[in-house]
Amino acid sequence: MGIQERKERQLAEREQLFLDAAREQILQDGLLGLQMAKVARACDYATGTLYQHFASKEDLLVAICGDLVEKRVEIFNRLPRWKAPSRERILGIAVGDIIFAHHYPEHFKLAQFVFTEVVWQAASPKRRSQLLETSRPMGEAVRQIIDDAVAAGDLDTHGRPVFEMTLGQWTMTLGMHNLVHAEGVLELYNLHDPYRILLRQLNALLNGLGWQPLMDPFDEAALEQLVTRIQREVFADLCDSTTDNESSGCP
Amino acid sequence: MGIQERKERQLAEREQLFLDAAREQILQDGLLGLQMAKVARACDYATGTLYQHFASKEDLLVAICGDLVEKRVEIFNRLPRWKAPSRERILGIAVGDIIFAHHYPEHFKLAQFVFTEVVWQAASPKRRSQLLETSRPMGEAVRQIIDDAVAAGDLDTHGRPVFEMTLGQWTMTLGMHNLVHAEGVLELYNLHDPYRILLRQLNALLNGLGWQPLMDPFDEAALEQLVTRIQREVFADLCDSTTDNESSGCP
DNA sequence: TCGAACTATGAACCGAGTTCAAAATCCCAG
DNA sequence: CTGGGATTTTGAACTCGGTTCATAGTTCGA
Repeated sequence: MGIQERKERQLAEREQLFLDAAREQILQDGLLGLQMAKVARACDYATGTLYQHFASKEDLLVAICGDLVEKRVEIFNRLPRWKAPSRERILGIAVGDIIFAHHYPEHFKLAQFVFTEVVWQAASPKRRSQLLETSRPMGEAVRQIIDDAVAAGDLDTHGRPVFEMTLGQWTMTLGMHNLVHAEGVLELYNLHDPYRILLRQLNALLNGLGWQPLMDPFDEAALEQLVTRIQREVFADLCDSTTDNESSGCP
Repeated sequence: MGIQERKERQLAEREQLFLDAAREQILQDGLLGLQMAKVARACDYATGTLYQHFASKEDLLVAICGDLVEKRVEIFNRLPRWKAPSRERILGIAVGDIIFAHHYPEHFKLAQFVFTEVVWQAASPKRRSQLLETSRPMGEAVRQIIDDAVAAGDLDTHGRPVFEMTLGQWTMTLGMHNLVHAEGVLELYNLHDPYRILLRQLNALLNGLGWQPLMDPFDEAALEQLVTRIQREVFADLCDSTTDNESSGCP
């Protein structure tokens, strides 16, 4: 069945072509600028062909989101392998996410939009469950880290679901991305370096939840040092060696 | 200038009429179901009249959001007056927000959508700055509480901006609302009582940030007791005395 | 080489947001 | 009271972009 295979491969390739073109367009013209006809045209296909891959514009949006989540998962998957104190590995998730946000600045903006009722409900159930499924490994990676931490005696979950031990991290990150992408809000509240503040808050949360070893949440130098270490040891390839002074990225 | 006044009042009344009708429609048919023509028709006005008040659909959405924020501000404003340990007052913000979310279940869903690039950029600058201005008092109330706490010796901000002492609370709340309104996510991660978990996490965060007096973040009973006290002392009128067993609301 | 099955095309359709010229109403000077 | 200019309301017409589907083109095995 070589023909069948080839057809499927070609179809997948074209789907990726569409996805990339759409992402490019979002990057260029914003979410507002995304138009089905333009995407198809950019790939030298007719509109109808685009609709063979994506049932609707919302479907396309969800698909792009899923495509990006895969890259995010790749980042998450580094953590369980990284041999370090569990607390640092947990914070590593956040650091990885921040690096990810820098590489794909459109992702969280898109994600916020996609999980909006308007887009979500209009997308096909297949795409939706596909997106949820794609993001599942992130949860798995985190679970692994926490299980390790408990096994090593670094953390007592007090009988609570493992997942809860990092849910705050997740929601805080989500919320901070909301703020970062809500135009005008950063200025209104004078948040010059939101991701740095996020790391501080996460560090404090971990303290409050009893993660070991403890670190003073106000010890800026220690946090700085830890973040740098994580970047070097886990995400070196993603961090340009060119001096990027913004602490939000890869300092 | 009695005539001028009357006209302005009538205009304001009609604007509220439109806002309420639109909100009603969102409640009924979801954000997807909101249609300009339907809103106008529901108020027995022509489409054009609606456009005298709101420059676009996005404008209307932002306006509705602002309308709800005013009600939210009313809740925030109770806290600085409430005489209680500062830590409890800070947690009171979260409790108030959760109660608010119960009374206006559409708010956070709407807010998430409104602060999306697609809606935000399409709305008129006037409406946008109006919405931001409306939400400013929330920040003021929080600032007041923290200033009081510092003055009372309950908290050392370590020289950091006052706002940062609760930013984590804000982002965490935002993020949790994102999850609550992202269909499928709660089920995927078995989050049965997201707001209860949120309160736990917030409590832990406050611990980590050094708010006084400390409370064990795993002491469920103590947290329960505190939440109940806040509800009774600050939000009694908003909490139905009818037994609502859902801890997310008014238990 | 042929024709059935499959695929791509893009003009036409459709629906909702938006506009604007005409109609209705309001206000006040005469 | 009344005439007419200013203001407000109306809703049919317009626009624009997502979506469809009859038609044209292509593929593949007999």
